[in-house]
Amino acid sequence: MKLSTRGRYGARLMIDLAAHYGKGLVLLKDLASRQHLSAKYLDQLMLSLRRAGLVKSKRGVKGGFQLAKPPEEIRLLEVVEAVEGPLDLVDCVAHPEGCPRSRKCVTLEVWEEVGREIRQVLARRTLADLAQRQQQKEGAPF
Amino acid sequence: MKLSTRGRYGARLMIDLAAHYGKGLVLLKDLASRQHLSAKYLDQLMLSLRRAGLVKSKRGVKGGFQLAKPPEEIRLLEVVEAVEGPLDLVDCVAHPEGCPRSRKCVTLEVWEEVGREIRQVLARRTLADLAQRQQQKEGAPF
DNA sequence: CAATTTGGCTACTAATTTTGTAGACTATCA
DNA sequence: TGATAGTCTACAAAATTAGTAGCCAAATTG
Repeated sequence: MKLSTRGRYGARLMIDLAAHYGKGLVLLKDLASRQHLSAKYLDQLMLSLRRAGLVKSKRGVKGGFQLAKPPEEIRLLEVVEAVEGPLDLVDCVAHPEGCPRSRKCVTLEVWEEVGREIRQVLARRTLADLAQRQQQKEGAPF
Repeated sequence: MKLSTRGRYGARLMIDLAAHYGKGLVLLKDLASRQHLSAKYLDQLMLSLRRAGLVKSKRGVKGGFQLAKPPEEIRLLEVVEAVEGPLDLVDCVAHPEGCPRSRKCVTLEVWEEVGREIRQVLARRTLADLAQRQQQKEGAPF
C-alpha cells in the first residue's frame, strides 16, 4: 500500500517543471541533479508523462522539457496516474469480470470507495498550488 | 499502490468470522476452504490478527478461532492495518526524520492527507456492517 | 553536411517485496 | 498417550520495482 518511487519522483519532477514554467525549456540532467535522481530513470518517467500529454519536449542541442499546459491546469492526480497507472486498491475494481466473486463481494465496494477518495484528494491539488507552497517553504528559515 | 493479498484475505477472513460470531469456534481449515485460500497462509494472517487483539484462539482438539470482540466494535481499518501495517502512501510520513527533505517537502503533506482519508473510509465500516451486507448479497439471485 | 547535443525507446539486470510452504513446537482433549 | 489444532520461525518461489545500458532520432551549430 505504498506509492512507488515513480509516483514520488514524478510529483517532484512536475513541481520543479511548474516552478520553471514560462522560463523556457529545462534540461533533464538539470532536473536530475536538482532533485538528486538518476537522469536515466527520470528519462523513463518523462516518457510516461509525455505520452500522458502532461509535458512537451524538444530534442537536440537547445532541447529540454516543459509543461504541456499551465501549472494551474495540471492536477497531481494526473501526474501520479500517468506514472503509476490507475490508482485502485485492487485490480478487481477495474476488471470485476475476472473474479467470480465480484458480484457478491462486499469488500469490493469498500475498495472502490477508497479509490474514489484517494483520487479526490489528489485531484484537489494543482501543480500551481504545490509549486507556490514549495517556494514559500524554500524561503522559510528551515 | 495496490492492497496486497494480506489485506484482501484478512478482510474476507474477518467478515467470515463476524458471520459466525456467537456460534462457537471456527476451524482454520474450514475458514480456508470456505474462502478458497491456503490454510498455511491464513495461519500467518491469524498470527497478526491475534497479536493485534482482534481474534482469540484456542488450541488443541476443540480449538479454533473467534472474534475477540463483537463485530460492531471492529472496524475494517483495524483489520487491514493489522495485516498490512500502517496505511501510509510513503514511509516518510511515519519517519520524516529519515529524509533531509521532509521539512521542505510539499508532497509530504499531500501524502499525509491521502493517508488520513483512506483511514477515514476504512474506519467507517465495521465487521457487523460488512457481514450483514454480505448476507444480503448471498440471498440475492446473483 | 558532419559533429555534437539532447531526448526517445527497448531490453535487460539487480534489488526488494510479496506470496506462499515446510516443519518443528505447544496446548488441549478424549 | 495419541490425535488434533493453533504458534512460530525460516526458507523458497514468484512477482514487482528500481535502475542501467545502449542504440536510435531529431535539432542545432559551424
